[in-house]
Amino acid sequence: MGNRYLAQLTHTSLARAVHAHIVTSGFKSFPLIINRLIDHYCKSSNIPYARHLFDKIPKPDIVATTTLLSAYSVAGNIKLAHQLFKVTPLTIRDTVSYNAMITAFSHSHDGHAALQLFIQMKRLGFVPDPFTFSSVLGALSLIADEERHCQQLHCEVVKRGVLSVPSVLNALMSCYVCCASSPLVDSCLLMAAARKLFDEASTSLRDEPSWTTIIAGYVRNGDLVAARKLLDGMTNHIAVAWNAMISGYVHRGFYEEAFDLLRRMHSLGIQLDEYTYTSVISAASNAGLFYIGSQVHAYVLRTVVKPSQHFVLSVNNALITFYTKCGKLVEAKRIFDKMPVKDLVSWNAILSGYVNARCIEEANTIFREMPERSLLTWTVMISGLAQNGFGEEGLKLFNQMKLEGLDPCDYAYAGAIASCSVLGSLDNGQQLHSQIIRLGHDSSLSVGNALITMYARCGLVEAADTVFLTMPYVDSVSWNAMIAALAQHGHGVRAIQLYEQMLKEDILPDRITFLTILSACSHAGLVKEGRHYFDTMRAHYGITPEEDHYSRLIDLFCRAGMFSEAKTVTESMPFEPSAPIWEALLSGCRIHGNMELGIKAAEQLLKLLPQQDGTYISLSNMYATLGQWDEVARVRKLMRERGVKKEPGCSWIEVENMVHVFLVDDAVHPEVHAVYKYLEQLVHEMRKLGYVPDTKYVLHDMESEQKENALSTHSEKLAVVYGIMKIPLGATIRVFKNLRICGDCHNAFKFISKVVDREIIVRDRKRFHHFRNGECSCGNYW
DNA sequence: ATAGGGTTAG
Repeated sequence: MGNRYLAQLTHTSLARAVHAHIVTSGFKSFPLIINRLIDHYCKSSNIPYARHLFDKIPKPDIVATTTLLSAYSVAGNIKLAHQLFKVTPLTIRDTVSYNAMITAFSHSHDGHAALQLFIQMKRLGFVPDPFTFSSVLGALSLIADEERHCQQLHCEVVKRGVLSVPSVLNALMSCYVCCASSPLVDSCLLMAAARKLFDEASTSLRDEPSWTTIIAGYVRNGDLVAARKLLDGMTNHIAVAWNAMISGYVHRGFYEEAFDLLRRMHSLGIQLDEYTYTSVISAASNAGLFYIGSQVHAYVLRTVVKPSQHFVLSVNNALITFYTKCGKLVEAKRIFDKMPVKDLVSWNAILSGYVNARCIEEANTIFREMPERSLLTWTVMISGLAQNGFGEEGLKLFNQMKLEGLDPCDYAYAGAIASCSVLGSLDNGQQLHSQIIRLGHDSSLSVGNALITMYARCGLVEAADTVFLTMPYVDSVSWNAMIAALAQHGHGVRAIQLYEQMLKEDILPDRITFLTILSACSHAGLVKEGRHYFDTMRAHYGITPEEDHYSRLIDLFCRAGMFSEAKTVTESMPFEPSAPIWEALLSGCRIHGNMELGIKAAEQLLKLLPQQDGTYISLSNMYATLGQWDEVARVRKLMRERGVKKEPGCSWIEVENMVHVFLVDDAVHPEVHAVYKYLEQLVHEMRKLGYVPDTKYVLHDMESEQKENALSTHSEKLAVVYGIMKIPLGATIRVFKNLRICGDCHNAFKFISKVVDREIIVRDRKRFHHFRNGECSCGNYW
């Protein structure tokens, strides 16, 4: 019995039999045989048992150590690999075991540790071989961000004469390619260096990885044309290179080119694999091409007979994303549930599917059930909570993430900041901002965009502007966020100016830009401008106005009292008026007292959104104004019968990093008596300046009507008064309300701002009101 | 016993 026989061992049962024989017969175990057994157990993923055997050897040799070390490395257990290496005496280390350890570091993305070890081995007199260079160059690819890093090892490779080893050549090319994507270098220069290596290598040296490396290099650095030229010049068709090209097209949004390459691959008879499929499925997801995606799905099911585990995993992962992006959550979940093996990507894909579909309950369940989580998992969940209005939960999760010892990435910070936007928590937002600066995340695009929105939603438009102006890179999201910030704070003209500047800088507006600019015009009463922008949408930018664009246009006309124009638009729209259209009509009618149209709009809304509380209240108020009390009774009865609950109004204010919440006629807040008392004093002063409480708003409020008096105190008044009492003189009062601000409160705040000579900012569901010196920025237009 | 190329989740 010898090594030759054991080399053919493929079954654990056989290995066990041999092993048992060794043990029972007292057979003196030769290192060769034990090493074979260790190797076997490693390969059959039973590393703990391999380790058990290893520990029994009185004096493990280099081969046994290296075998085990590589097994740890492949399994991703860098800690155990490094431990094993550290306890190995120098006498039983050699170049091979150093190579294995360098590779282990490299595969665990620790380029610096790998490089350190390379330096150490040379200092100790071990001679690097081609394997060493391939490994250490692989590690350098992870960290090289300056040309000289690549050049240093390049020199050493040349001196040692190993540039003629394909794996070394390829790894060196990879180094230049990776370094080229660092923001600190001239990427063309580094790509030229990689290309020179490629061109100067003899044809026989260039193997499939060489071609793929240079093609993928061009793809990664955005030169799709150069990549394509090389691909077209190849005589042998390597699927890997084609896959790199396809994924390049997909990443840059050239979906047609990607599908075209797929068809060519197919007709040339190149074997399509999981990498091809994942890329084209992702193309179908991003381009929203449901038909093509499901065709690919069907084709895979029909043609792939015996898919490997890796194939099943990656293709299904891509399909989960595809189906969620097409809004087919059920199909996505079906695939997810049926998968025999799931990995982190599968879990993250289904999680973000639920989050994007705003199914936050389901997302929470998935998040809890996940067997493991990555930074991405936390980030998806945190920003998902924020996007769905769960600011408090978002911040909580962010803190929990830190408690678990994870370092949040810039996206996670963006999610936390978005949570602050929801809450209007400036204190938390500013603290996060300073952490971000300390950590150097402040150049991140997503962080910048989140900060713009956060400062704007906390009432500090100018701080938002500062962030916008100091961001190193901006995208259309940044412009949209800043335009929206100005619009919400009533700076309609500035919003338009910024939009015009955006056009001057050749940034293409998207559908969101138009939603924003239309709201800006609407808030500021800029009818002519709004109509103009609406017309340019299709004419200049080829963006077909959708329902929400129309509803904003109608809103623009209605607010200005131009009901006949609004009617014309409604009738000429390519679709039937839906809820947002009626809502726009209704709110315009409310401002201008157009009862006839208002009642019609509200009755329509009642049919479309029977659970929306505001409609019943508006409708009953309008009937009440007209004195049609039987109609009032009918609407109320309807509301009761349908079990529609009025969303309770609440307002909050942040004082010294604490959020204080107030309800209508609040009796819960510990200092509420002092608040009422101070409010009384204020009203006394306000009356002297001409303030008359408007009971209309109270009378028509169905909830307070039961109290049969007109003295109900709205939550926003309590919060503002509390702020005046607690916030240092001169500092702005910032109050947030979940619903729209009440008309009497709006009027009262104008007087209060004059009486106490302070700026008061109120954020309601729709926009901001800046009260200063008896005036409001909204111009009574909201 | 050790090395180099392509994919999917924000």
